[in-house]
Amino acid sequence: MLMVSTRNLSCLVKSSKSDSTSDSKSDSTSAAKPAVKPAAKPAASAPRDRYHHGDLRQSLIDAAIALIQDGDLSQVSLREVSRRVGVSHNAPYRHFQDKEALLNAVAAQGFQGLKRVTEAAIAVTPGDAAEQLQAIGKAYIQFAVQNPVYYRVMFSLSDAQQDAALKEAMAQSWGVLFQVILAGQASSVFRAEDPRQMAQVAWAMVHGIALLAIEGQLRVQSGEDFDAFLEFSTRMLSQGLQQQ
Amino acid sequence: MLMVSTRNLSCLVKSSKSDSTSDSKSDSTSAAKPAVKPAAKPAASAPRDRYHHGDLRQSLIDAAIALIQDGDLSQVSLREVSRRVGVSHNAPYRHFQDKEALLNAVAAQGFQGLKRVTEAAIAVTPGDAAEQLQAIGKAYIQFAVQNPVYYRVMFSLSDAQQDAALKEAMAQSWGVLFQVILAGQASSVFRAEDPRQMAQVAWAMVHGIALLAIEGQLRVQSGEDFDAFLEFSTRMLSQGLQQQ
DNA sequence: GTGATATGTTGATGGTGTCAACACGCAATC
DNA sequence: GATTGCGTGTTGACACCATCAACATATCAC
Repeated sequence: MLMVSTRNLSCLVKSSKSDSTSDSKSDSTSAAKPAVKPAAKPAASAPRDRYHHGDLRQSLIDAAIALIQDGDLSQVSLREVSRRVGVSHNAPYRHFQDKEALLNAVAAQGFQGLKRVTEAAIAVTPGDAAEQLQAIGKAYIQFAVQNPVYYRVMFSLSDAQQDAALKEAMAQSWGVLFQVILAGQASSVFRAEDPRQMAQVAWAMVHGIALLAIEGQLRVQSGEDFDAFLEFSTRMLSQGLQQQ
Repeated sequence: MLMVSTRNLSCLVKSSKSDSTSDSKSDSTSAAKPAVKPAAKPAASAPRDRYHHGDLRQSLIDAAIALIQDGDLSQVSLREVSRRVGVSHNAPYRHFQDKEALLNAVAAQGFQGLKRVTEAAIAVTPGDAAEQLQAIGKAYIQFAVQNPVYYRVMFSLSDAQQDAALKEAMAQSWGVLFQVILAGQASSVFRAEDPRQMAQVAWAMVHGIALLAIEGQLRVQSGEDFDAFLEFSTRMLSQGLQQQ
């Protein structure tokens, strides 16, 4: 099975037992930077000598991601995160208002990565808007498959739980898709219907596929199968939006 | 439009503040059974006189749903559920192995409702497979919008968390869609590609839209707008699967 | 150097899931 | 009809959690 190329980033290394879809046959477009920046300096688990940690905020985010990785989102606790970073159970409260705020930060970081990846996909796709849309779709789904932890957190927060920074990050990410839709309509490649609705349909489909893929519910046997499915589904999407 | 008639069931009455999409225009066809059976007898919160509850299992499920309704999935606790039913904090353990098992039961009940609704949609749609697929898509999304609590629980459990009964209920529900795809291919209405992949794409799209709708992220202003979007998106889906 | 302030710690409180031991009442057996 | 077994519900305990308040330490502005 294949691994769609972008490396597993931000120290997400241990593969979970049930990843039926991800795999690692190379794919040429993978030269792009990692989707999400790993923490710069400190190994999250290194015991510190100084009283102050130095970069606790990012370390907490990284530790939370690592925690979710080998387990479940539900078993993330501030205390366990603190333990992993080697800090007292109340230290996180100097950087996050509460547990939800930490998850918001993880999610926001994820959306920034998603934006980066989709923008990169557009940049290397010189064709018309239809081709660019397809490229975005592929990049989007690949991002989810390669960063399942991020992706899960990104969509685990209900509207009421999302803070302003997260909403902004989401809006930025959404903007990438929306601009392509608008461009496609301007050049008469896409139908002239409400661009917002068109974008919503597009987003809904890739989002649904991303979720299925992460959950291992796409019964693709090999990496090639996954690539083929990616091609198939995104082509269908792109065609659906085009003028008939 | 056809409004598959599921009424808001199982005592999900209080509308949450952010339901921008659900519309309650009455619909005449609503004679059909509710999508999910409400608990038969006892008002969940009625203080009981007898030592034994009578139908504690279903009451717990109902209470869990009610709890999620006015709040968040994350704040469901067995203890609070027990409190609402008027029973000790350990009573649930006579009916569910743990908290996850209770959520599994809720989810399974939801999938049974979803199956019923989609089957009903097919039954009242005499057209070809393409029209039936569109009907299923509408019914699916409407189910989600009208039963957001069920829907959220249905997809909140990771593969590893799902028990056998839930997986069976999911498979049954999936089967409805799959059969329509197969029929459409047999009658040369749909493309001759892998039916599983076709079904996955279809499911992914309606699933994505359902999620967006539930989260209130579809910026439709009125019920008519929502109906129009439903029509638009499902038509796109159906057309995408058809022979070119 | 001296505060002021940001950052980290300790301790306490009330909530949670779950286990073990116990209590009740229905139903089948004698 | 009394006895006994077992399903169902209760009480109590434990470990864990989120969060608040009070305190300690390091860093920075002056």
